[in-house]
Amino acid sequence: MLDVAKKSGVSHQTVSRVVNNHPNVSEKTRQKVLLAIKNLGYRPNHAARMLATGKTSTIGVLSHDTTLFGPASVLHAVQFAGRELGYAVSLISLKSIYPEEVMAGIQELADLGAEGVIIIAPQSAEYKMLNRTSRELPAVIIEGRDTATIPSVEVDQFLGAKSAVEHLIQLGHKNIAHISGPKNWFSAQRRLEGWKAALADANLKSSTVKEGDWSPRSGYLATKEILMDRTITSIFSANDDMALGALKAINEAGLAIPEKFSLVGFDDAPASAYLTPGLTTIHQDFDEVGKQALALLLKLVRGEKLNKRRITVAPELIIRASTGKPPRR
Amino acid sequence: MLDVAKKSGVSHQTVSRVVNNHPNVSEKTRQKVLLAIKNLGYRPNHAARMLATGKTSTIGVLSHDTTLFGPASVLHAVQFAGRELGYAVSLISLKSIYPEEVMAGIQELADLGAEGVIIIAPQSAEYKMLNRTSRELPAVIIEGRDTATIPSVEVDQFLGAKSAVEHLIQLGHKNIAHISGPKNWFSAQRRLEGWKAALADANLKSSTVKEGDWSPRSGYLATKEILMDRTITSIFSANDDMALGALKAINEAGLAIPEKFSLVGFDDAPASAYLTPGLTTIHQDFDEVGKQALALLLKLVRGEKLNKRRITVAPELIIRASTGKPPRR
DNA sequence: AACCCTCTTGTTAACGATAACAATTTCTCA
DNA sequence: TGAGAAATTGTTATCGTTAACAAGAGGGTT
Repeated sequence: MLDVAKKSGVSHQTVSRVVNNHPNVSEKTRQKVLLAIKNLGYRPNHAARMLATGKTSTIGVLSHDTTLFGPASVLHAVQFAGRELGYAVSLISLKSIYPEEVMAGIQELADLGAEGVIIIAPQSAEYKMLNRTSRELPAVIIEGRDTATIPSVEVDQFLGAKSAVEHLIQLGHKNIAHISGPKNWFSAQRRLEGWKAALADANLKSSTVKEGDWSPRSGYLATKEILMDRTITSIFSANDDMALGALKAINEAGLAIPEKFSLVGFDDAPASAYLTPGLTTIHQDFDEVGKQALALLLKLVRGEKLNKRRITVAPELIIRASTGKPPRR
Repeated sequence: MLDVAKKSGVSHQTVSRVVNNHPNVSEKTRQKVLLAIKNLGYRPNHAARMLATGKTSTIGVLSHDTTLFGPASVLHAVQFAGRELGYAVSLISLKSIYPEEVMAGIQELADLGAEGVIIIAPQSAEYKMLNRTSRELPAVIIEGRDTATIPSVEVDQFLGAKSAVEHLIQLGHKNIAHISGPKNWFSAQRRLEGWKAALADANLKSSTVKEGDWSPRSGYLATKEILMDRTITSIFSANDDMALGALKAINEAGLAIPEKFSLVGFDDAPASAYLTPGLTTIHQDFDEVGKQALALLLKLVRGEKLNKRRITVAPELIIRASTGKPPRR
């Protein structure tokens, strides 16, 4: 910067003003400085700027396995939205799920200077700890639950699950099993509740639940067990990956879909439309979730008042070929 | 830091020494300082440290769509390996594929102070530009091609593709079509070449190629076209997602797999084992790729000599139920 | 006891930017 | 034409840390 100042014959402060688009700089000197900047290939030092202003223009994203479709999609959206607004994104993607690790991750992001943190899909065990964090650092939870101090953005999991199950009920299914996500995931809990609620509303029993781990493998295994009860005519799976595994188990059992058995997923992953048969599922607009979360976080960072502590994005039932009327007995 | 110094009755420099584990500090003062740090909840300011040392301990990851299985997996591995070694990871995930955007992304990461950049799956058009970059900033390319100035880490795409096709040839297939990735992706090119090479080695013609965009949808559409030629008995798809789409098209055409038609994918995504039938595919060890890439980049950052400019990780053919002998005519 | 060496601590000056205020120039209008 | 206001520029201090060097304290040797 001093080089630029010397070359263009002004003070370093004037260079700073040009770089930051301050209003009161004459056009003539601005051009002079701009030219020198270009010739010298000057680029402002981020660290120095951070130190002087106290702003880092960085936000942290803390997520469980970003290999999963949901987190990956949200991450992508958050990152993109952030970049458009001039924020860099620092990522910490956790392998394990211990609350201590989550807290350590947040601390790390804080030390890095993140102005705020977006926490993707945290698990219920962590909530107590999270509340402590938010005092130090603005935070937004995605696909989790808002807490006393941290607002959240999520697709309405409960509603999505409920409408998925209602769709099956309308088709005439009476005995609908559920493959849930890991119970310590908040979104898994909400989907489970949605399933229960839909059944209760229709005076049906919610008897069969198997817990999976979101993986196709777990869906496959769960379905094997579920199919031992031949009175069950359909499954609502808490995500598409597990539904995919379920599909295989159903095929292996020789049950035609949708004639003999119906299946609904959750996520609307790109692959789901191209399964055989196309999977009826709940579409989640992760892009919207990411955008909203970032907007919310920035408000928090700027100290603005929040009118909503919890933003929900509407899920959408996508009916494809994996659901039909239950077989006559 | 000054507070800590005051509280523990030493100079700020001594505090700095304690924080950085410098050798010549007496045990007594170390404990005093440590205590003060704990009581005051002191945490070093990253920005100031960066400014003073010139090191940011940050590496950048630039990737195309991190929603895809490959990039997402690599990102996860890189991020994890980096964090273990004390490096923060800044992510830029691109929506579009223009070289200008890639260069802008790298420039952004450089301005942020990244000590090095890992570029995931760049496309061929960008290579000229990339070479320019590496002069300013250490870089490693993943799933691309090493260049004059940038080393690379990749699963051996060519070998993987070749062994996939050889597997089909061994089963007796004579007419093997290929669904390629976008031609401007380097990995798509290499897989295409592998397919060609295997066929050439067996004196078979490499006639039918359809270009997809990695999505299930494109695999589905490509397969519809391919199936119009009834002499084709198998497809090698450049990734699992497109194979999944292909599967649907094959099913719709009423061709039983593997009795009437064989299909091979590439990636070994978690879902692929649970398709019906299980997909024969090429496994890529993305974890290993990420680790190796990070190790390579750190060598570069430290100015160490590289013994290899190009690291390849061995692919592995996973035979499942989607491949079998071609039907007798 | 004087000297030198080593170990520990302190002092001062960077790092590269912005903030706050001071100084200068230019403009406006009576 | 001159005074005051506005616009433009410059000067100095500051952000929180590490680097480089200086100074002091303690111990052993002769």
